[in-house]
Amino acid sequence: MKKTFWLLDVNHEVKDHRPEVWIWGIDEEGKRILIIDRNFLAYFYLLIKEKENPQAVMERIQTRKEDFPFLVKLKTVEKRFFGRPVKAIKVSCQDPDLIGRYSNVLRKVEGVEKCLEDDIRYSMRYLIDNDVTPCDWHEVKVEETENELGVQVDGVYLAKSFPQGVRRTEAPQLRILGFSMICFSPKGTPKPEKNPVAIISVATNAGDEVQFVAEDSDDKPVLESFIKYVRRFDPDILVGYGTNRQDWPYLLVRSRKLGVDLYVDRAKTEPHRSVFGHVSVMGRVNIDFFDFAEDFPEVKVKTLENVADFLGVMKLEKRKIIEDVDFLTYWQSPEKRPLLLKFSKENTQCVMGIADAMLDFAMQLSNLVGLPLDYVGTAAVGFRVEWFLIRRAYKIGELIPERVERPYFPYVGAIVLEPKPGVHEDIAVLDFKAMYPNIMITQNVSPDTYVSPTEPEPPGGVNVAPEVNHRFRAEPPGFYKKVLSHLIDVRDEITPKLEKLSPKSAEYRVLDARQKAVKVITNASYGYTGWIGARWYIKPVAEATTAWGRQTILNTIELSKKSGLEVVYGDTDSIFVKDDPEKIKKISEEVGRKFGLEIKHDKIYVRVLFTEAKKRYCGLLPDGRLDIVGLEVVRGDWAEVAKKVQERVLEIILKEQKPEKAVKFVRQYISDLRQKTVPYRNLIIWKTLTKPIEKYAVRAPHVEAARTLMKEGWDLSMGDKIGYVIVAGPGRLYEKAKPYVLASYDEVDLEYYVSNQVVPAAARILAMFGVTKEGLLPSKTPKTLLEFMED
DNA sequence: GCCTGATTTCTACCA
DNA sequence: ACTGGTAGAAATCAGGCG
Repeated sequence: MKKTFWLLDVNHEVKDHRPEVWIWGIDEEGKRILIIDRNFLAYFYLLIKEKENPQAVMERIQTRKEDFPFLVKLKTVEKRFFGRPVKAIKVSCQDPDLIGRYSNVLRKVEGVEKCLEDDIRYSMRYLIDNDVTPCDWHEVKVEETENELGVQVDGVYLAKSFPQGVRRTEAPQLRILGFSMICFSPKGTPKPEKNPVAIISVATNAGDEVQFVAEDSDDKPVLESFIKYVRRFDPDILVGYGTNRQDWPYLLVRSRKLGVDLYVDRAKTEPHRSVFGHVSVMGRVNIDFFDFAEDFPEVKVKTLENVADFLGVMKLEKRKIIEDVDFLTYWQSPEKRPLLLKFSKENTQCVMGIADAMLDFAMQLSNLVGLPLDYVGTAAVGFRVEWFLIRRAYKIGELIPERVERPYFPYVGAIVLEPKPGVHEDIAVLDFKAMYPNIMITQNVSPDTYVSPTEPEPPGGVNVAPEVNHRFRAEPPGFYKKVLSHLIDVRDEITPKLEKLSPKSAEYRVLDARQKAVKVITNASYGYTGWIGARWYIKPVAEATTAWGRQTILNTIELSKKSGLEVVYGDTDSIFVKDDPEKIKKISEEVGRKFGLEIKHDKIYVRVLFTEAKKRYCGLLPDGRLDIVGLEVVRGDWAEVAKKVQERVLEIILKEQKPEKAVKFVRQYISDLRQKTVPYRNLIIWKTLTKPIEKYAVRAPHVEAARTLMKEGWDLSMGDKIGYVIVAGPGRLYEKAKPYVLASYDEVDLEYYVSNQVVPAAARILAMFGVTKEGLLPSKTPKTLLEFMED
């Protein structure tokens, strides 16, 4: 019989050296199924030295056959490696778990250059070779079998063929369960060895909401009923926020301590840590939306409530946020405990809302790059690109390079023009559409087309990058050219379809998620080639791409100037010119003709203000919105007071063009600030710990604040954001930084906020109009009657 | 020992 | 663990001064 299924999760098991691929899916009738495939052999390659005879190498291995009892097949194959034809031996092995050991021995055999693809996990190997993609439909011949294992599915099948892709767009009806929990300790970070799980709030996409609450400190029933609930609802997807790093590890330790089996999966195993720091729940997809928070650079402090607020899931102003430090107080007080329960329930509602907003994107990304839905979030951008490339490489017979450690050497990147400081009117922004990807396409820049200086010029000729003189085969099309053209085509096909659809329709959401996923991968592919951790790292590829980029932008500026278009600014792939539609049209056509690259007439600023600094400006759009770039307003490491003031100043300057009014506003704001009318939270400064605390060479305010928190028992590590305020007192700034949760308004050094936050942020803009920092301070003398009347 | 300017460290941004 | 280019604050260093 045949089964059509949508791929949810995959894992592998080895029993008596015999592997099984376990494919968890949903069939057309909505039945949850497990398909077991015992027919796929693990393998890796031995790359043969150029002058060696593969046959001879094979014989050498044969003589030592008894060392490799599970080696089942040796076969010579013709492949490509970085575009060059190579000879290799495909070594097939009965037990995938022995591949590491075998490859370590075989790589030393005479005539072997190196081992390749021995580091591809068996289950991924299965997906790649059979072109099985997660979050997609497939068809497979099967035979139903007994559910001997007692897994929680509607049917278990043995695969009788390898799966084949089936074209179907819509995903099946998935069961989604979201949860969040509340734990606390009298001091610092709660510890699962000591502190109970006070509350677990659960919600499902069937509309249920449940809370499991501890009786005093007895949380065994909490865990038990949570587990029971999960098993009864039987979700396909488990969603949470921060679950990979916090909730799951906590629940694991806690359940072990209480003697509870944390069987929330479909096969009676416990969640376990897997690749990329992800927690795997067998048969289900465990997604931590914290891993997707990076996709929202606008959200500076990536808490659940901030992400939910940003996505419009649950507005912050409608909530009462309870800080971790206050959990215990709320729990202990009979009047306040309901508020904590409400807070926890809302957290889970936020999780569900974020899942609703993000799941389509996560599924599309998983489908595009081919990584299972549960790892794709935890994989960093570089690995997402890499897995996408691995899949594509397989299709064209390219061997996957090994990961190697290499030293870091920087190379020259893009050009940034010196802005013309001041306010300019009617400025058009012209951008190159996907500049780096398109340069790679037009010049055939790719890891497999690079011709090193020692190599002779290939017959088809080469493209030579300016300045750096790296050469790339002009013909035939390289790996990158194929891959990137495909990605750009896919996106270009989606764009017109989106225009015809209602943004609320299911189809729109899926297509929009798809084009976003494609964009992410396209944009990261240049950077990937210059990343020393990349399998396909070739520095000249990255270096040549930026060199062509510089040449392109410089030539475009030349052309503009010749046509009488004044260029006031430019960065990497954009130029800012006086808006002159006819001349712009001419330039665009000329550039398209000459460089084969497309210029987008991106936007027009009614007015734009440049500071003397690069990468920091503010433009007024025709609809009245401000486009604020690089300035304090858009930075996460300035207090809200400074950002609010600067934003208002920009508004007054660009919309009303009244510097004096802006100065008055700043002075008034400062007096208000000194009167303590500004909310405490607007004084918090957030900074990230970018390395382990002991690695810091200097004493910085946020590091000192972090140390204070750690002394109070809080666990902090790399990547955590530290919120602190500056308190009054003598000494260096770092001595005056105090975690905001431990400080009170009365301690705050408001003069610091005046002189080091508000004034510099406002002066950055107003200095252009001859205003000094002193001029921004409220005058000590009382207002004259005239000044009073003017306000 | 104190002041000042130069240099280093650190973070977060832009494309 | 995608890249390089950039600004700006604060800490720290180095040298001059008396």
